[in-house]
Amino acid sequence: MARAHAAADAAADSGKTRYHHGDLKNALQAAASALIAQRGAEAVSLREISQAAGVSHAAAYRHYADKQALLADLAEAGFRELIAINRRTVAATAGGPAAQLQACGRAYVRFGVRQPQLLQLMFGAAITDWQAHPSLAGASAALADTLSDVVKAGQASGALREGDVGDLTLTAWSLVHGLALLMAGRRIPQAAVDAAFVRRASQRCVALLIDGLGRR
Amino acid sequence: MARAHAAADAAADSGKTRYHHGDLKNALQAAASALIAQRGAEAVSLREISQAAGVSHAAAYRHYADKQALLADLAEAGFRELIAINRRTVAATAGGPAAQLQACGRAYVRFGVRQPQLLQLMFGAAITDWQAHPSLAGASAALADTLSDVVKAGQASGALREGDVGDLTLTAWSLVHGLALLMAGRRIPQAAVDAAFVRRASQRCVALLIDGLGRR
DNA sequence: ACCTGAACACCGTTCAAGT
DNA sequence: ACCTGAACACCGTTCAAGT
Repeated sequence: MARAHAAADAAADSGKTRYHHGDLKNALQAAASALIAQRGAEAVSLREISQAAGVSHAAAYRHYADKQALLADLAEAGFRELIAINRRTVAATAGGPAAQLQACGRAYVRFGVRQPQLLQLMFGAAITDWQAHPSLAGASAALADTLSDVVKAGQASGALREGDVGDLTLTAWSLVHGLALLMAGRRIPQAAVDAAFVRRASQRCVALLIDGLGRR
Repeated sequence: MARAHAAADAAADSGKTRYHHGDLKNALQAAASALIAQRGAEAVSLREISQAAGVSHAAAYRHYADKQALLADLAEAGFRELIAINRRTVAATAGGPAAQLQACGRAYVRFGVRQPQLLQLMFGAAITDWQAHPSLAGASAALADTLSDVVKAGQASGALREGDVGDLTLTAWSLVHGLALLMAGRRIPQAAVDAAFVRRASQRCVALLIDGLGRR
């Protein structure tokens, strides 16, 4: 943000388009992010991202090894955003760990529904070789850790049952992840996926997870 | 199958490559299915699918309107396969509806882990316009119905709690769907995703869903 | 009726050359 | 140090022409 602002100032100072962009990496990220949000990562070409950023089609290669590297950068930012949302949600939610788990689940689903193409980029098959992007893998693992922390806090408080943290975390993560993807991808037959439905469905699903589907 | 066999016989009868393939549509499906299983739908071109099927790069357009139509056909076959697996699993599982739910969940995850690229094709963003492929949307809805039937049977038997069938189904579907995608995409940090882990994790996650994450 | 080959407008990537 | 323009090998799609 700060760098982008500085670059804009510099452009205003010079009063004309410069041969050197000055902050092309951020401009590419912004252009790619906007285009992908509209049409999805598969449907956007590096050439039109470059064009949207105001440079030639080859300029991106000064900042990214290839298209995959740009996509990995955006996906990583998505993971970091989702982690930050989770942390903020935990901090902002009163009512104890059970309420926090509820709120985090809902925030996860909301993130996915608001940015479905980003969610697909993060968890889909567009990035073919995760081993080539270790910091992306790191961000993904950090998200798993954040979720695990919420579950641990729930167990420590007595709101959640005892048992292997990994198992509980995987179960909770799978539920909200599946729900987010089904909603983001419009795979749920019955309903219009508006804000009210997202709130209601994520609330009910997480409540069912905590209480259990089995007979009482 | 019958048509493919007949075509093979015809080829054997003639003893040479014919100008008219005879069963090109099935050959394209088979070639595409194999290539996509290896490298994913995004990474496979229509030209190499045609080449693998032994025809020119334009021949596919006699049988499919475009690449999207071929992908939609394969995704639809995937949905029908998953529906059939579900039905067979229900029929083959003794021990009542709770055991059936367990078995179906595990079968869903197994399907995803065995054919991760197909699962991505079915639920990812590769097919951009579902409205253009109504029979694909129909197959997807039929899968949801099949899952709903299992939940209904569970409620009728008393194994599952009362409540809105849609809510229970969405919860159970989200869990197994999220688990399948996290495993198929290798997004679970800790573990090697082998057959034993799939069995163990899907068993434990579904058990936790039925019993509930909350304190007993 | 079904398939081929040339053609078109694209795409990712490379690289010498410009500023 | 950073960006451009031409070039290369590809790709999806179309269409006249072949069988």
